Amino acid sequence: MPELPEVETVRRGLHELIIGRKVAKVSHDNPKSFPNASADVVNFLIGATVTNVRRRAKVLMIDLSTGYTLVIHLKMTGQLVFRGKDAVFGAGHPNDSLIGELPDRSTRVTFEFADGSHLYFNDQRKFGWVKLLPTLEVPNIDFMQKVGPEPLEADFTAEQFAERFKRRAKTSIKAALLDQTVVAGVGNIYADEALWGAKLHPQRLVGSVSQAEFKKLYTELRSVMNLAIEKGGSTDKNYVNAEGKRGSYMDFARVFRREGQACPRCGTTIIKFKAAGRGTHICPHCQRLDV
DNA sequence: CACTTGACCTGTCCGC
DNA sequence: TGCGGACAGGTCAAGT
Repeated sequence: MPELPEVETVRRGLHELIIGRKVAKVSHDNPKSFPNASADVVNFLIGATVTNVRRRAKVLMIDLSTGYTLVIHLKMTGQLVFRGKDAVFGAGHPNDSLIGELPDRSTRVTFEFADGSHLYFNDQRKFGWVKLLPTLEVPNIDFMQKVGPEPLEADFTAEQFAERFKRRAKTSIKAALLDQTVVAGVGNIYADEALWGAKLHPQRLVGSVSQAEFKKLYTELRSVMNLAIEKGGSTDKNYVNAEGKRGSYMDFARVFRREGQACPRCGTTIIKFKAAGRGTHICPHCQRLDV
């Protein structure tokens, strides 16, 4: 599920909602969701106050006053939802949360704060995880060492973007875009959207993409991700923000999940097929393999 | 090394 | 209605 814009939306929500709150209790139902949650480790959490909420690529980091950080990956179906004390949800209740009463059957980890509020880590497919690490060690973990630059950073240039792809000259442009070591945070939705914007066929080999085409792809990727953040991300099924609410980018998508509909640029019918192992959406007129 | 494929899970949808 | 298979926003560990 969540790509850079969704994780950033959750980060912003949590930044507003949980900084300053003190952890009182932690429970988890699935060892894979919180692999190092031994009693000892969980004890490092109790009494700790949240000092910051950060993001790198698709990874969230909740910093604690004790020098530890909760590192969280939502993978496909992870959700982090905050509920205030006495929050009432469910059928008939006037709120626009996509999910009802918590915890529910996909709740994997529950954090209870001293003021009676809760943070729930929900994850239907159990691919996501929470780990507690010393804050100073987070930059040393394998993922952080290998992950590419943040595409939305102000000082990240089109030239740097193009340079990052050189190592993957013989693979498809879509596979390279999805490779987190090339550029951070791109997933299936925004890969398809950016490739449509740049009029690039996803199966074009990286080595065949010109400097001008890379520059266009860079611009399109940044613009689509910025728009997605503005719209609070994409909710197809599972994704919700820190308040349990949906994002609206799908209303603005040009090709993703729009097979059978008209290309907004030329009117040709959008098609779907498999590329780089993923469901892939293109306009067959705008995005040609044989350029 | 670079590259591709299957595995990890649960739930839903589609065709028979 | 039931059942099997394909598929879903992401990584990894294997294999070539």
